Amino acid sequence: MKSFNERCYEVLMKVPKRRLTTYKEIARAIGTKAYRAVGTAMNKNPYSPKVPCHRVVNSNGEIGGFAFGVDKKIKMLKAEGVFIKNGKIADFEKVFYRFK
DNA sequence: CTAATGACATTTG
DNA sequence: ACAAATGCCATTA
Repeated sequence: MKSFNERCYEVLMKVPKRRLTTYKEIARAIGTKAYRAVGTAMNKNPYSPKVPCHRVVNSNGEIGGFAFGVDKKIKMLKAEGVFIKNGKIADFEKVFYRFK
């Protein structure tokens, strides 16, 4: 049986570039309501490039947090073509990736 | 085992 | 609309 964290990484890996997801959505994809714990898992994410932890934001469209600094996170997202407005995602609904 | 902690979310004032 | 309080669940000490 895989650990909670690995499950998070597994689903998060499915998120394509230029797309974003939320902590809650990831939890939902796994089949739990522990979105809080998802954040904890991301913080310790051992698979840095493989798992795009920077593509995870808050449900309200705000950036959220990042282990290496929020500014860094924003930078990376912008580099992928995601526009950010006032520390929030522009057209969040459009780029939001919902798991199936 | 108990307590403390956090990259969250929702409700309330 | 904004800030504070509450609830939440896995992880870690």
